[in-house]
Amino acid sequence: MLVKETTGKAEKRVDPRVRRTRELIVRAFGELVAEKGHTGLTVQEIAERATINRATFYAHFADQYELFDHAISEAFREELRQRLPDPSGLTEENLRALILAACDYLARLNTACSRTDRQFRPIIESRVQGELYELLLRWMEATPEKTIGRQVRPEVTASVVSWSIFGAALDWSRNGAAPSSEEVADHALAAIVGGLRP
Amino acid sequence: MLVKETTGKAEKRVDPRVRRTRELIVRAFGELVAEKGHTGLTVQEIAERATINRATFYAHFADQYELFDHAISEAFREELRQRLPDPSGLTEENLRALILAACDYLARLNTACSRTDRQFRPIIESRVQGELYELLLRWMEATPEKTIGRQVRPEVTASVVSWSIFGAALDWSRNGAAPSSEEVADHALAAIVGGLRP
DNA sequence: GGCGCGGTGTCGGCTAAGCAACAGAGGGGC
DNA sequence: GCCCCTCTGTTGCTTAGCCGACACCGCGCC
Repeated sequence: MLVKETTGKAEKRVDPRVRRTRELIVRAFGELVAEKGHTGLTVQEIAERATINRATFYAHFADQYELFDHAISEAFREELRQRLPDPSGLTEENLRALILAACDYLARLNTACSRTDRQFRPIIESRVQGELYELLLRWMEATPEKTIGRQVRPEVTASVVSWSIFGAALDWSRNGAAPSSEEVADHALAAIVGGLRP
Repeated sequence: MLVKETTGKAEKRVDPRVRRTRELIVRAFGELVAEKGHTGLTVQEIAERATINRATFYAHFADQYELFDHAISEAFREELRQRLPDPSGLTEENLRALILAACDYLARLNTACSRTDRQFRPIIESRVQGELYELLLRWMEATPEKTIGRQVRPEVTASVVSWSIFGAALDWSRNGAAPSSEEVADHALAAIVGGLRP
């Protein structure tokens, strides 16, 4: 089958078998994690539940951890898809929704993730930040006139903003959600948009 | 791919892709029928919902009606699987459960099947009788000492009994379920087991 | 009548999934 | 130590599924 590395930009025509197989794997992974957690989960189990061959698994993912990354990204993207009103555009409403989504997602991790799976938290969190980065970068490319300034590279802007949102949401979720997430979102939004101007 | 006609007896080793594809087709068919009925349903729709290619459909079923037959048989078999205590054996308990299952299944058809789909009722009903026949024949082969007599061919016995059960259940379901299905089952069972001896 | 349109059923060539077998890496048990 | 066991990745070779195209048919339209 040969690993397909067309990570360039096209990826429009995907073989339906490939799409179906990947969905089966991701779904099976989600079910198994919900049932018994990540610890001790084997590739054999995943392949069996997904009704695919174990060798086929390795044609799609290098190992279990790559699948893990992919599943987390997919789940967070789905969360965003349901919450963002306008799918693309660097507006304050979208930024606010982004912060709220990150807060809720990370807060849910605190309650849903069992103690034994805590080791996976860093992986999940880094994926959330990565998705925020990718999304912000796409937004900025779609609306170039709204970037902070011509002298700042969009990649750097996306990095700063994504880490800001991610960090604020993570701190909030760790501190027991002390102020409301709406309040955090408002303040963080003000800081991000307004910058450090006195 | 070549049509696989191993209807003989083996069919133990089935390619997992084949099993999965058939299940996808049957499930898609069930969903679409539940949503919009049989009328006007196209093979294209079924293939699309099942996430398989249209040509693949024809590798598994000659046409839509063969799928229809298969789906009905499968549904009725599933019904039986949930109701029969001992999976095999020609006992009075099993026969009674068989009658009750047929009654319930046909009664549910009366309410679930919409008016526009009434043309398909005969197909469904004949499939129910066919499944009863197959099951009875298997039971008799499993317990040969319990057949009615050596002079009667098991095929004929299975035919008579299956039509008896089917007919009784159909009449009962058509007559508005006048006596309870349990009562019908008891009487039919007595007639079938006891025969016409005065 | 002719014409387009959409669904059907079929076919050859390409591609992804299945399988069996392999070496290798842990991980107990004793 | 050594053995046994399970899981991991990997590799040819086989097989089922996807695609595009085709002829055919029924049906409405004009």
